[in-house]
Amino acid sequence: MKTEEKIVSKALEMYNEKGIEYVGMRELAATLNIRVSNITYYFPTKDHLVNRLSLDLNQLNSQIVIDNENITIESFLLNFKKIFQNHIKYRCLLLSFVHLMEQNKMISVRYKQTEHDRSTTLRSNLKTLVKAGYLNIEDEKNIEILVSAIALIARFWISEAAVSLRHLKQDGQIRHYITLIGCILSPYLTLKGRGQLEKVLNGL
Amino acid sequence: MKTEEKIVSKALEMYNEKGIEYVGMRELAATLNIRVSNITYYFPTKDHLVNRLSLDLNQLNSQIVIDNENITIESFLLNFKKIFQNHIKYRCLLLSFVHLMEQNKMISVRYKQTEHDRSTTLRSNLKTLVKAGYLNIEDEKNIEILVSAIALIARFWISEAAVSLRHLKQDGQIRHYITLIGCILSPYLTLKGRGQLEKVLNGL
DNA sequence: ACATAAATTTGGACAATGTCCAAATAAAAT
DNA sequence: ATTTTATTTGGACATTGTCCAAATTTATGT
Repeated sequence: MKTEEKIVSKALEMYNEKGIEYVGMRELAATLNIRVSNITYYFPTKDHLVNRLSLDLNQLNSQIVIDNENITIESFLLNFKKIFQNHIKYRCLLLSFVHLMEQNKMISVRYKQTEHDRSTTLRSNLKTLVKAGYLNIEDEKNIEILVSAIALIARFWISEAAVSLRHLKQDGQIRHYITLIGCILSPYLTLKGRGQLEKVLNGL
Repeated sequence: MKTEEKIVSKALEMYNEKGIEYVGMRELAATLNIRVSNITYYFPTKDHLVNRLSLDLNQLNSQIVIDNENITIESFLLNFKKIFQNHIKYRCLLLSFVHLMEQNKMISVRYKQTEHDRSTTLRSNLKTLVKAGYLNIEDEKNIEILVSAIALIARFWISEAAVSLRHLKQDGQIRHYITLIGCILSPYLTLKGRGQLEKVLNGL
């Protein structure tokens, strides 16, 4: 493995383990048995290194495609499961989310676009679910509320889990928050939708 | 004002402005025109100082009492409004929440108790609202889901607002998340409850 | 009023952090 | 083989939180 890739993968490993802010450049370098300025050669600042991890996560998430036309409650929720699994792989980023937004210009600038895309997709998914007879939402406003609530869960579930659900394993944590999203949708589900929800929750 | 109080109030002001991690002891001392080791005399470590702010917030929140017996949808939501206003006063703490839980032993130990109390209160509030005919929730499981969802919103609303709702003023942000809580309750509201919700949301 | 004790304030040191740069080494190209 | 490019290195810098002995101020007892 080339030096750059060794740095990236070990950084992710150690950041996930101890938190980005608690792993110094010297500690990372020592673990890799290289010198700090060797890291600097590939990543001029720590922000550049963290930004690289963020790009990797984005790339991973972009591989998760959802067919909006043929969406179902099942595929909608299983999609979130995949995203949550990626979140776990890069949990160091999500646990320092607010920090990074304040401090890392590269990440915060890019995130604005990502965030907009996400809520657009989410909104259109929900509307398709309504059209396809899985959801029954008359008021457009309720769609916006659902978008807002689900976006908040998707962004902070892992932070909450790290603080409050540490007794659960990662699978259990994901199950909990997928269930939460399902139950928030629950009041609006049609019979067809409700059946799928049961199925998904049992299959988690 | 005594030195200790000057330190606490200026620290809160600067931490809220720039973020706890971005205000150094030297900068704080310089602003107060005292020396760093003078701060150290009252607060041996920065963690001690931050913990003091956390205690102050706890104290402020504990002044918000809710009469569980005579609770209504209105008092329930207005209660959250008060808590959210306190959150804004001490927003530096909530914006560094995950960080503090990992790093500051004093805060994290105390928080476990607070968290438990909060969800207990929340659960009993919802049950009372059911008994009083504001909510219609047959399945006990749905109460747990609501507790979980509302707790997550209450803990991270200000982080989300800092990233995504910066175009809104503080009042608007609070209104947004109170509305969100209201709308999550909405599917379970009785007619009586629904009327109160409208009233509260209009009056925000 | 004076001497003693306690509380407060100070300056300077420490190790650890991220960043930076000139020089040394290794690899590739001509 | 020589030049050019890519990679790696050691040492410096300013900044951070923390610490401590000494100096100063304030309070207390006689």
